[in-house]
Formats: sequence, structure tokens, C-alpha cells
Amino acid sequence: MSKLSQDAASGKVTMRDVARHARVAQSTVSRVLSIGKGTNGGNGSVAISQDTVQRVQESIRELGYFPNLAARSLRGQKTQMIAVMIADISNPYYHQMVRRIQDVANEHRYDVLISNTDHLQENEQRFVEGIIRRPVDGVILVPYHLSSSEIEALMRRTGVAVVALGQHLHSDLIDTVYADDGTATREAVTWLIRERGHKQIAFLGVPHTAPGKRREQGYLQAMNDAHLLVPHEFVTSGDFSIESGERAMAQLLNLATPPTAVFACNDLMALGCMAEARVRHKRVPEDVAVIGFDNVPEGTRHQPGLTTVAQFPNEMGERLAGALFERIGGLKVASARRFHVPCKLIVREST
Amino acid sequence: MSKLSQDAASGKVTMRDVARHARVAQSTVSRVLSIGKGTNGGNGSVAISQDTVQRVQESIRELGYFPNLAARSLRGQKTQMIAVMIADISNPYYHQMVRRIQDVANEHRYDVLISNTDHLQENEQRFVEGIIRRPVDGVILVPYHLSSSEIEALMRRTGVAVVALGQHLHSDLIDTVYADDGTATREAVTWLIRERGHKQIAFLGVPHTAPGKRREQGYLQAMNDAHLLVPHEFVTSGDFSIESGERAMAQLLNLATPPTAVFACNDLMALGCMAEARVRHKRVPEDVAVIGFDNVPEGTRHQPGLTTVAQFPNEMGERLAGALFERIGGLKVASARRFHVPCKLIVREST
DNA sequence: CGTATGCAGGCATACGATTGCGTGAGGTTG
DNA sequence: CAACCTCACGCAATCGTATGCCTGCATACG
Repeated sequence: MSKLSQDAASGKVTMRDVARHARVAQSTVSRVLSIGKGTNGGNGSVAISQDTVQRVQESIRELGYFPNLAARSLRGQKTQMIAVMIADISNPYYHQMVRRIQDVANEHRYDVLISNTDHLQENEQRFVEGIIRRPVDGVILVPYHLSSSEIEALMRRTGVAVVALGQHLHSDLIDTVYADDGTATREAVTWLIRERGHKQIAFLGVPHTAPGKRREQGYLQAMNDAHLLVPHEFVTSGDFSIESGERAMAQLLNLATPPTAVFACNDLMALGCMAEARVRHKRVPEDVAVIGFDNVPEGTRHQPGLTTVAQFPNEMGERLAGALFERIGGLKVASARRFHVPCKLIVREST
Repeated sequence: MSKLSQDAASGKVTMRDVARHARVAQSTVSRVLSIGKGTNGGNGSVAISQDTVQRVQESIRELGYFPNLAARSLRGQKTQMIAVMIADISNPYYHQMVRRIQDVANEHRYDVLISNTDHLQENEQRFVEGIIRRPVDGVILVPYHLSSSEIEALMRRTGVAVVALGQHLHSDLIDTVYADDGTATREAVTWLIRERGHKQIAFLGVPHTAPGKRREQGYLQAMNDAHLLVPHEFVTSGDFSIESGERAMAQLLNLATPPTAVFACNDLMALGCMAEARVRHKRVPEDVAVIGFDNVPEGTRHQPGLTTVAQFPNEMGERLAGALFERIGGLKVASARRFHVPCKLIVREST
């Protein structure tokens, strides 16, 4: 028998009901509720006698009262919710991050609202409007299109705390967490060249996205460092999905001189590459090596194991949420913080 | 330049501001807003002159006004949010479902709040309390511990619409979506026996959960149907995680006479089984066959492909969300509906 | 004994939107 | 021309909570 079914099995129980039951004013109940909260030593928290506190608390329990957060939000401008905007929960890379964020939020007794943008600009825009309509205390963004100034406008307008994942944002207001993926890409490609002796390395990117551009730069630099040519057919593009990896790989393997290695901008596309390679009876890594980015769990279990540049989504989620709750808690710093979570090359059998 | 940054770059814009700007009463603005909504032909919607409507709409645009949903919730008891309680987003099976739910919700212009329970009873309880504090219009549950009566209590208390995934719930109030996984298990095990000639089949279950029990029943029935013995060491248990699959497989392979096939209660555990088998240089399916449940995408890409009983999470998500929004929309039916989404055996190389 | 001080708690308002009811202007009808 | 109706809109209460301000009482102090 849960307490819920005992008493107030019908209708809502409000503070007024509790007040009547305990023979005090509604405001007193409110004060009892906010006792432990250390809201402020200030004005709202007046002294309440032990006796009254107990009476009220008992009434609360007897009636099964729970504060209504909608009302609380309206009054106090605190919603006990944060919103997370990510590209796609289905991407394992993100849902590890989201999972961690949710856990941190839970510790703070916050709820989490999740929006998928599918990398679409209009959805990112819609998300921003959503935040204006529905106030939340904090926002975690993984923006692909949203600019610093748009985010800043949102912050000014709503006063919401914002933390973002993304190296490309430069703003004095927005804390960011980032992996230096450009450099990591450069290092990984260099490794392919030096340690594995590849010269014909293709790049599978995602144009029009900040990470895609950074990684492409890293790739080009590494090739340039090694004085290697980059035929333009070697620079292909996808959309982060497995299917787009398959398509791109098909193109590459159809070339007169196909690459001996492919650097894919994320693991999903890399998995797609390997799937396509298998279909065509090309052996990985003997015929073509594949390297990914993210280190999703499937890469470990895949046969052959996927060499990849690991990002640490758990740590990123934790940092994002941590920074956000510091801001929500009122932290002020002169200029925004930038948290660097390094990447790491993980060598498995696919290279 | 987004419209946002143009004007109201500071402070909130309320209906009163719009009203002042358009030289009408605040209530008029509200009525203009609710024009397209067909809320009711009733009282709130009074006739408004074309002229005024236009003036108001212009003011809204000029000031960049967005209605505050917190206020709206408080007044109207409509929150434009649904909550989803699932075991764990990290489980690919669930996040496909969640993803679909989010899409449907978006079409209805609803936001989605997600809670992970990690299969823990206390978290399910906490979720229920959360719904009492923070009113939402609808709830989608994947309950492992919550009983019908507890859910009904929640519904009575908050008036929230509820739809659940789970065959074991029998209530006149709760619409349910379910896969008949018990029968599907029985059929799959029977298939293992008849078509593949296995006699020593182990079962990797998850006790104390409704699906776990149903599937165990299905397994036992199939074995019984075929007059096969079930040594008690063949009935092992895990917790739906890959690691627990590895552990269970380790135990099974340590037996004096290990099984020739393992039926795992979900794909994650099945993948764990195969991982452990590989570590021990046992070949799948030659030395030991493995069959899973759910048909997660990794099963396709795994080598060897995982034979599994497919569930269709997209369809389930769609049905769940569909039914929920019908209820939110005011649908009343004499007794709760039950939607059956059938399972299907998908044969790959692991058997 | 009269006034200052502190504690406990009540009163009333605000948060932003919805909605029942009232009202004045203009038009219609007997 | 009076009675009445309709249209278009304003007024004010309300949802449940938080909080500034005020009051009543008791104790302390000069």
C-alpha cells in the first residue's frame, strides 16, 4: 500500500488544505516547507516554532500533500527543470552523455526535458522558442547551427543558464565543454601514415557542421604535414548515420584507385563503411582500413574491433551538467569557462 | 538575425505588455491567442473584430511575445508536456521507442520529460511522486515494479492520462501496449528444438520482472512440450546488461555438460554471451548457439549476426504515444484498450 | 509601569494567463 | 421612440505558491 492511495485519493491537495488541517495560515505552511532550503537568511524565512512545524508536517503527511511545481514556477521563476538539446538520442554517443546529464540532474532533484534536432536548423530554432515559452532553469546545448549571438539573445531574454558542447562557440556568456577534435583528427591521421604506412587516405566528413569542418581541417593538415596528395574524390560526405557511411564507402570503393584507409567523422559512419566493405568482400583492415570517431560501445563488439578516436561522453555530460548547475546555483565568473575534455586514439583491429 | 534579438532583448514580455501596446485589455489578447484553437465554441471565445485581431497580432510580433507556459499550466491545467518513464535510455531497445514517442509528441507540439529508473523500484516510486508535483498531461510508463493499483491511484489523484507498456497490467483505466513475449519465447525455443535439433538449451532470464517471468514460462513450456529435461543450472539470471550476459555465459560454459544453445532474455545479454564465448574460444553457433530478444541494431552488425525475437519498438512507441494523445484529446472508452504488437523470430547466423 | 525588542504567524499581493460576467455602442424591431 | 438584441471588449476572479509587511504577544529594560 503506497501512501498515495490512503487518503487524498481524489482531487488535489493544496497548501491551503494543509493550512486548514493544521489550523495555520497558508503562508506558514509555505515557510515550513522552505525551512531546510536555506533559500536565504533573508525575509521569506521567518522563525517558526517547533510545535507548529511538527503540526504542519504531520498534516502534510496525512493529506499526502505535494507542492505543485507549476505554481511554484510561476511564482518563483524556478522550474526545477533543465532542457537538453541534442542532435539525436539514437546516436549512442549522445545518449551516454544524456544519461550522465540525467543522473546529475537527478541528484539536484531536477527533471530533464529532451529535444532531438536531427541536426536540423529549424529544429534548433524551434528549441529556442520552446525555451522562451516554457521557462527552464538551465539549458544544455549541442548546437550545430545556432550561433553564439542567438544563444546570447536567448540568455538575455530569459535569464536562463546555458552551457554548450562545442568548440566553435566563443562567447563571454556561454560556458563550453569541448573535445579538441581537430587536433585529435590530425594526430590520428598522422598515426595512420606513420605507424601503418597508409598514403591513400580518404576522409568521410559532414559538411556544414562545426565538428565536421574542424575534423576536415585536421585531416588536411595531417596529409599536408606528410606531403601527401588529397585527390578531391577522397573527401566525401555523409550525415553521421550508418547508411550514409555505407553510401560513401560504396563510392570510394568504386574509384579506379580506391583508398587504403578511410577516416570517418564518427563511428556510426565508420560502421557503415565496414558493413559496405563486407558486402563487397573487401577485408578490413587488409584491403581497406577504417577509423572512426567517438568510441561508441558497438565499436568494441564489432568484428573487427573499430579503431577510433575516443571521446568521453560520460565525462562531457558530467562536466556540462556540473557547470550548468554551478551557474544555476548562482555562480558568476568574469568570462565564460571552457572545459577541455581530451580525445584519445584507441587502436583495435580495423586498422 | 533572428527575430528574437531585434526588440525584446531584455526582460520578459507578458500579455499585459502586448495589451498596452495594442491598446486593448489583456483579456482581449488572450482571446486573440485562442482563436485558432477551437478550444470550445463556448464562453472563452468571444467574437473579436478583424481590426483588433490584426492590431494585437502585430503587437505580438513586434514585441516578440511568447505565452508563458508555466502560467498557462497553472491556470488551465494543461501543461503541454508528457512524461516517459523507462528503465534505461542506454538500452537501444528503449531509445528507439523513446525516439518515436518524441516525434509523435512533437507533432502535437508537446515536450517530453524522460526518467530513467534503472529497473529500480524506488525510482519508479519517485517518478510517481514527481508526476504529482509536476503536473503533466500524459504519462507513458514501462513499469517493472509499479502495480496497476498504484498507477490507478496516480490517475485518480492527478487526472493524468496514462498508457503503459506491459502485458501484466490489467486495469480498466490503463491502456496498454504489449508484445506477447511469452508465446514468442515458446515458439522460438520450439524452433531451436525442431529446426536446429538442440536438446540442451539454457535460459538466461531476469527474475522478479514481469517480462522475465513470462519468457521463462514460455521457455519452460517449450521444453516441456518437447519432453526435454531442464537441469536447474540451465536456468540462470542476469539484469539485462551485457556484463551480466558475460557472467552468466561464463557460468554455463563452466558446467560439466554445458548447453548447446542459450536463450537470452534480451539482446544485450545475448551479446554478452557471445563476447564471453569468444573469449573462451567457443564458436558461435558451432559450439554454442545464442538467441536473443529485442532485435537491437547491433545484433545485425555483430559477427555472427544475432538470431533474435524481434520486437518493434518503433511501432510500440507509436502506438503508445498515439493512444496517449487520444486520451489527452479526451477520448473515453468503456474499458481500457490493449494493443498487441506481435513479435517475430529473425534468424541470423548465431543459431 | 511604560516602552523597546524579538519571536510567531497572519494578511495580502504578485507571478502570467484564462474565462464568466458585465457593459456601452450601434443597430433592429414593434 | 422605447425596448431589445448583438457585437466587441473590459473587469475581475482564479489557478497554487512565495514573500514583504504588519500585528499581537511575551519578555526585558530603564
